[in-house]
Parts: sequence; C-alpha cells; structure tokens
Amino acid sequence: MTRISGTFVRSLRPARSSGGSKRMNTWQSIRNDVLERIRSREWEPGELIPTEEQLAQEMGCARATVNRALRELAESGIIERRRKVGTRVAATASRRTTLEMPVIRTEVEAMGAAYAYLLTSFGMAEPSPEAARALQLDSNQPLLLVKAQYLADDQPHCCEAIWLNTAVLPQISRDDVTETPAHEWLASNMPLTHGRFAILADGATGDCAVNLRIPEGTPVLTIERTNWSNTAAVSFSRQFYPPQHRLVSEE
Amino acid sequence: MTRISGTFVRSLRPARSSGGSKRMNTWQSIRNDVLERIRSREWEPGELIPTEEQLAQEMGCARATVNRALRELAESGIIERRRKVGTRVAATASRRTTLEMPVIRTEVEAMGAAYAYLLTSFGMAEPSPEAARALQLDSNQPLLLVKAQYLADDQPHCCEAIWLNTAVLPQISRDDVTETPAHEWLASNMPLTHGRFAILADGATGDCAVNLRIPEGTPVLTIERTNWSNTAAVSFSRQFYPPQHRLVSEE
DNA sequence: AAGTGGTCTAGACCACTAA
DNA sequence: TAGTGGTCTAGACCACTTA
Repeated sequence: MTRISGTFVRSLRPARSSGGSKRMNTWQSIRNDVLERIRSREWEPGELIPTEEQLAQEMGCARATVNRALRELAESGIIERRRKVGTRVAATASRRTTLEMPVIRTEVEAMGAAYAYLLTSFGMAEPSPEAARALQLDSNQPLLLVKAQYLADDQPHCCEAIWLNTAVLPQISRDDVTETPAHEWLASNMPLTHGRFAILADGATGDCAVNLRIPEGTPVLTIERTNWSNTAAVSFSRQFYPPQHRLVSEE
Repeated sequence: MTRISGTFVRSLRPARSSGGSKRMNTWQSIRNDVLERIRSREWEPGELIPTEEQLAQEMGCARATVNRALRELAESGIIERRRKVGTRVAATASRRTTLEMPVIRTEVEAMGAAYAYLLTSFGMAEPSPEAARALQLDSNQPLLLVKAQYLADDQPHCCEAIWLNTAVLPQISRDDVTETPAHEWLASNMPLTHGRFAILADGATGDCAVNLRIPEGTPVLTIERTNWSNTAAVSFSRQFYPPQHRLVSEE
C-alpha cells in the first residue's frame, strides 16, 4: 500500500468510465455468481464451496463483500455455514420466504374499505388445549380470553380469539381492548422477545362461523400466533379469515 | 490516529478483562437498544430517528455497525429507511416473518414416514384463469400441465398442479417428471430469478379431493407459487394440503 | 492448535432524492 | 446541491468447532 502525505491511496474502486474490462464487485454480483455456480451444478448440493478468503481472492474483492453475499444466501437457506468447517450448498432445496403479517387496520384500509374493530367477548376462561400447549401452561389455570372481529365496509374481514397470560402481564382492563386490538396493547405494554406463527386451513366453527357470517365448515385460513417475553409465555391467538383471503410474499 | 512503524494503532476493541465499564458494541446490542427505544415510545411510530452518523457517535461505534443493526430492523419491517430523508419508525406495526417452504420429500422424511412421488397427469392444456393471470399470458395459449401427488406412508400428503410455459423452457418430457417433481426439474434447468407465493384456504374440488381422499369441500391449505426467469413467466403451481397441515415460522 | 466464519473499525465513494 | 443511507475496502480480533 502506498502512503501519500499522511493518508492512504488504496486500491480504488474500479472506474466505470475508463472503458476497461474491470467488473463491479457488488455483493449482489457475487451472490448471483455463486447462485449460478450452484444452479449449474459446478457446486453440488452438500458440497463445500471455497472459503471466503479464496472467493475474495478469486473475485478480486474484500472478504467482507463475499461475507455479505454468502450471508444473504445462508439466510435464504440456499447454503449452510459453520465455523471451522466452511460453507456447503444446502443438501435439500428448501427455501425460505418472508411473509408480510400486516396489522389488520392497514390491510383493510389498503383495500379502500372502512375499517372497524369490534370487541365481542372479554373474560377469564380456561385455555383450550391448543392454547395451553402453545403457552406451555396448565390447562386449568384460567387465562384472559379476548374475542374480537374486524370489519371492512361492515363486512366481516377477520375474527380472532386471543388468550393472555395475566400472570405475567401488567393490569389490563376491558377498556384497553374496546377500541384497539389486544395485539396493539401487547406491543406497547410488553417487551415481546420472540414468537411463533402457524398457518393452516380449518373449517369454521361456532363463534367463528357466526362472526364471519359463513356456514359451519366453510374453509377459513387460520393464523396462530404465540408471543413470548424472554421465558414467559404471554399470549396465544388465532385469527380466522374467510375463503379468498390470501397471504402473499414476493421474492 | 497514531502510527507506529508503518502500521496503524487503531482504537482497540474494548477489552473484556480490563474490569472497566466499557460495553460491547455488537450490532445486536445496538439493534436491541433501538428496539427498546421504539417500544418505550421514546421514538414514536412515524418519527425520524437520528442518522447513522449520530447514532454511531452516541453509541461509540462505527457507522457500519449501526448500519448493520438498522438494516436488520428494516428487513423486519420495524423501521423504514430512505436516502436523504433518514430512518423512520414504521407507522404501522406491520411485521414480516420468514417462512420455511420445504421440499416435500424432506418434509415427509422428517416425519419419519416413507416418501413417494406419483405423477398423475401430463399434457398440454389451456391454463385456468388463475394460471393465465398469474403468468400474464393469454388464456388460449396452451401450457404444459403436470399433476402429481405426494404420499407419506402411502397416505396422501399433498397434491399439486403445475403449469409450465413451454415457450420459454428447454425441452421437457414425461420422463423428466415421472420420478422427480417438476419443481426440482425446474430448479436445475432454469435460472429462476424471482417468484411469488400466495397462501389461502380453499375447499377441495375434483382431482384434489380424489387424490387427497377427502370429501369435496374439505378445507385444504393451498400454496400458489409463480416462478419467473427475468421477464419470462416460467411456471404457476398450486399445492394442496389436507387439514391439520401447518406452515410454521419461529422468530 | 488451527481453520473458518462472524464482526468491528475507520475511511472512502456512490446512489438516491428532497429542497 | 446537499444530506442520508448503501456499500466496498483492508485490516484486525473474536468465536466456534474440528482435529
């Protein structure tokens, strides 16, 4: 490295206008290069690929840039990385995708419809077996059960049931969930550290069928959500959407 | 900065064993710090937070570290970033979660069940309206329609229909999809650049009900997938899962 | 003990965009 | 045109894991 009057002259980024054949080394280009080598089976599933150091040298860029590219691929589940061992092409073509879980108010308003939230039930109740299992609590310890529905232009858009573990929560009153969903109250009153989603198809039953104004047994898209605050189970909820509702992800 | 015998002595990482009160500045700790300030409403939804430069100075770390922390938060949808403008707390509490979309073989074998793939139909057909719309093609241009089902211990686990745009695909024969799913053939024969998932609940109909051995109208979890290779529409598929099947994501 | 990925730093330039 | 995020670099140290 050459030093001039107290500062560095580092190897400059390749000039774009110099008409040369130097190629850009963005992390995206490196990611694409790696992806193409995987697709073409130059590197096969389960196989170790070169180390970051080797790739950086080969591609003429910094190791950090290779790291950035490979990190993205690892987050997509395309490669698997372990210290000391190296980086492998994932053995199975499993893929991850990111799903938008919107707040229902936003979702409804994005449709250009009038949003309304309606509390339909509030009180202590023994948890359902699913709720107890999800929260890892005894099924005879009563929890706060809040039921509500969401309307879009007065048509049922979604209904939900949420069990709240009052043992670990600040005082919550009916007023707190009369105007705004329990999830919003939770988000600003508990530091939620992690959670779990499950998505399934189920037939509408009981309150769900009534609130959504659909016959019993109609397919409903069901989203279960469990929230934790460190080691404390905080809440378990089920939201039900009538047919035609889609969860969408681009990638 | 002090220079000694041709090299730098930079400000060293805080020593852990020096008994001092210096705290570590990992990107995770900065992310958590920012998260806590958002949760506590120190920074409210819609509000601009300090610039990377300011945060780096305040927290005593490099801007790149702040950038890494904020990038993660932006990817989760918690904050929104725009050049020249700055970083805002997301106005809506919308959340993103990453979903595992496993290859079915892996999924079945993880259950400890015997996996089997069965081709049930192969031939040119006019696309359904949904398929034509998803692929942005004329509905009178015939596409290759491949139907298949997956078994776990000889019980139906999932069935699928996939439309392939032969106009942009290499030659594909029945043999290519007799033993292995069309998706696997696609993955190694086309450079897929982007795609789209939709998840919904629907009632089983026709072939789907027959193949899954369930009554018509039974709720089935439906996963639609559209694949693109640059600007070319490549495939549209629908996979159907019987009730009780769950898509799960941890976060 | 040694190899590999994970991360931090200081500095630089670039890209986008509101004013 | 100026301000902010996006990225690249060279170097360093750390963390985890296998040998």
